[in-house]
Amino acid sequence: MPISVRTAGRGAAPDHDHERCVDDALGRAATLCARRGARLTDLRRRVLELVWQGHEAVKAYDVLERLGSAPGAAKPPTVYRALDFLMAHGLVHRLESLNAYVGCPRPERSHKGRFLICDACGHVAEFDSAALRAAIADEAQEVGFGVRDETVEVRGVCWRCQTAPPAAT
Amino acid sequence: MPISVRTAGRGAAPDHDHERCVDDALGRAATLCARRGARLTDLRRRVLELVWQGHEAVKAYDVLERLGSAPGAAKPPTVYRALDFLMAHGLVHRLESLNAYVGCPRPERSHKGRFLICDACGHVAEFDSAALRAAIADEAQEVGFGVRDETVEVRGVCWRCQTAPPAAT
DNA sequence: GAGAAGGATGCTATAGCGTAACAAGTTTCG
DNA sequence: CGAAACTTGTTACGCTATAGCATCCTTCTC
Repeated sequence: MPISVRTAGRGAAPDHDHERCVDDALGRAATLCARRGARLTDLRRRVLELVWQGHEAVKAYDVLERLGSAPGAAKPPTVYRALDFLMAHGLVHRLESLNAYVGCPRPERSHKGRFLICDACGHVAEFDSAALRAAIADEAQEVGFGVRDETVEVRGVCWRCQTAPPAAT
Repeated sequence: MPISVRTAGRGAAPDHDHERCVDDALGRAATLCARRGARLTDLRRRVLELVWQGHEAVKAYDVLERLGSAPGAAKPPTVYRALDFLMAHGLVHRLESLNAYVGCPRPERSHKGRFLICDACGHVAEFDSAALRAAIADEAQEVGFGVRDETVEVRGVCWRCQTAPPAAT
């Protein structure tokens, strides 16, 4: 069953205009790449759009599949290279605990991703918390650790799924 | 070149008595399993010891290799099952960002692992921070998210490597 | 101690995730 | 144009992890 390229996904609010959400993301990406002199090629744009298919984590091989299965279709390195580019520019984040990728809603400010991941509906929410940043910085400073990268992934159940579990598939 | 089963690893303090460190860990594991009625079999004990070979992350396939390469040696499922058991009892943690495993120094209290991982020497330090716990709890509460599991992995350079980079291999 | 039940391990095969290395095409810029 | 840099194509492979079934071992019950 072919899926629309742009659906908000199971975990989205019912009134969420995902079409617009994706357009915004692609627009921001274009602006940002232009400003940096980076080339948002057709392929990279398509991969970004596929990752933005919903507010859920997307696997590299899912992207690969959605790029087309015709002979001469994309191969794994193609996808991984595009994802690497997008990550380098902060347009997508990698979720280590899922081996998957998710679009970043605020790529302008470079930042580490911190995520709330719903096990029930798959919805991924990025958050930022000054307290959390401070806690990690404090801990690092205390032991003289020079921070280069952080992974903060919190899995659980989002409020929507706690009250109304998603319909069975 | 055969490696001693018990070395502290590159990132350890020079005066660290790792022999004793491992003995302690194995002892605690035995006690804890006995109390819970869990069977710390020979295989599981050996895997735990191998993971404790140093204060560094160990890959599942490294454990596999170290278990022996003779014909009839262990196969992947054997190792993964042992690791699953050890994780279920909090004796080892999985590092998502490295696809690797590390011994837990305080398995008695069930807890989420939070780690400082040195990119230079590989040393992994588990830490606990009330502020960090609170920051995550606050964020979750604010959006009605029910936390089930957390991954906090901070990569960077430990103080030892900042002042004296490890000798080249 | 016999027999049953549950747990642990052995084993084959395979799925899933990711990259090395080299070839070919494209864009940019002097 | 021609060189340099970047992007994509392609093959092959390595690493990570699990499904599913067979066998063995421990424990418990009678």
